[in-house]
Amino acid sequence: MRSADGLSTRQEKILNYIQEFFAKHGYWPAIRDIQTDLKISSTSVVAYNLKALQDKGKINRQGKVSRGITLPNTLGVHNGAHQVPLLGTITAGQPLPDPEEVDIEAAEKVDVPLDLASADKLKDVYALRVRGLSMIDALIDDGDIVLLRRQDSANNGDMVAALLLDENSVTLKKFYQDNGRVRLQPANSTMQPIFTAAENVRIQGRVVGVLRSLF
Amino acid sequence: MRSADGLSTRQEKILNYIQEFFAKHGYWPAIRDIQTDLKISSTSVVAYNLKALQDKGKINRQGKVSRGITLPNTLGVHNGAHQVPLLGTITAGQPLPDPEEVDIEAAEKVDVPLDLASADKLKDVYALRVRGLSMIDALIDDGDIVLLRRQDSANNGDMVAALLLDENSVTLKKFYQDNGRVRLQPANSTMQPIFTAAENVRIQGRVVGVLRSLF
DNA sequence: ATAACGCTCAAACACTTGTGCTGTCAAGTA
DNA sequence: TACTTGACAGCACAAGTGTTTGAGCGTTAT
Repeated sequence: MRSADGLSTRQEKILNYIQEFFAKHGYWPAIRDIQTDLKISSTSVVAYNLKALQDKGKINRQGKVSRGITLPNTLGVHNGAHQVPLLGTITAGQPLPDPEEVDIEAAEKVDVPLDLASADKLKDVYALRVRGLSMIDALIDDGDIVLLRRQDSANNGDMVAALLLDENSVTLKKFYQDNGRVRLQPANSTMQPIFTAAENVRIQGRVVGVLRSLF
Repeated sequence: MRSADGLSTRQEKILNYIQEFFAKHGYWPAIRDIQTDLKISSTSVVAYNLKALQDKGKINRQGKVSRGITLPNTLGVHNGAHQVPLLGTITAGQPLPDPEEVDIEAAEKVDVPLDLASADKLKDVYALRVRGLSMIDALIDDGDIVLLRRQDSANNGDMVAALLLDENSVTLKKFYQDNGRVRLQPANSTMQPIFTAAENVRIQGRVVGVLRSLF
């Protein structure tokens, strides 16, 4: 099985393991660490997949050097942070930028603490900076950074980025669906919900985190 | 020769070298790296001084593990995350816990991304988990983690944790002072401010960040 | 069918690297 | 002087680790 990145599941597990190992220990894993914890039968399998990961540019390696595996995007950065791309700004009245159209590699990165979400859950997550006070009823302030996972459906109670077709505007609200009717409930209970038809709503992503710095 | 830290010049060089090595390569140096580049005659000399550094708490070591030397967070220059202690819970009506009374070493830790705040600014910062909706007018939700810097005064416009003596309750608001009168302004502009006498207010800390996870 | 290819095994091999002696030497101390 | 202590040397060993080799096996292409 292959993911969108062209990585096998085993390779993804290895990549993930390397990251978490470093977050936990502060130094990189040895091949045998990977082998043992991932219950791989042979070191050569690890070496084989490591080489594949290297060819795909997912890791850096120093030949012959013990524990010389490093992750490109975390070089000089460590201790529990995972980086997600900061794709732009979210403002009232504008649809979210399409992640497909942005060069993710070149985008600015935002550190996300691992205790906010484990690395595998951050797979399809990106960040947006909030401009304006339009999201204030979702308890999100001007200048906050919101973490969004791209998805086009949602469960009741999820906080989502919803595009209202009739107004052509995006809003962050809690999502509830019932018989073709949709209720978009502000996180702030003193504010009023929006009721509309399901056809009028396009879900653009799910809000998975908020970072606010007042320094 | 000894520095103020009680380190010999050689130990300082080693410490410095470890830091630079990691910044340059992304992984930690082996004893022989230190030996060679610092032109030390024997690996045992390095081991000897490494042990001294460890005893003085300047480095962490993982015995037997290759390249298992790591620097404690306080020394890391460019870590992606900095750890601050999570000292407890903040609830409406209760003063903040006194950081002096809590075992900071034993406390749970929260990762804070460095792009939220640089390491030196996180010096006297601790974290609290918010329970209840009492801080909702500060755009802080139930379950959020707030980062506070301990301080007993504030500038106009700072978001502070303020203890109202007459009500014996803590609230998070923007602080404005004018002629002995204090205005505590909710971050949510639709809510009403509190006006009170300066004598009635004790500042317990300044809010420097908010983390919210919706995973 | 046959070949080619991606992936996996198992084991052996060789280099890398931490550690453990055994001394040396200078400076203090009684 | 004799005894300690801190710091350094040199060397060898053993454990830690990356690499290589040869083979097995299922899937896909010729």
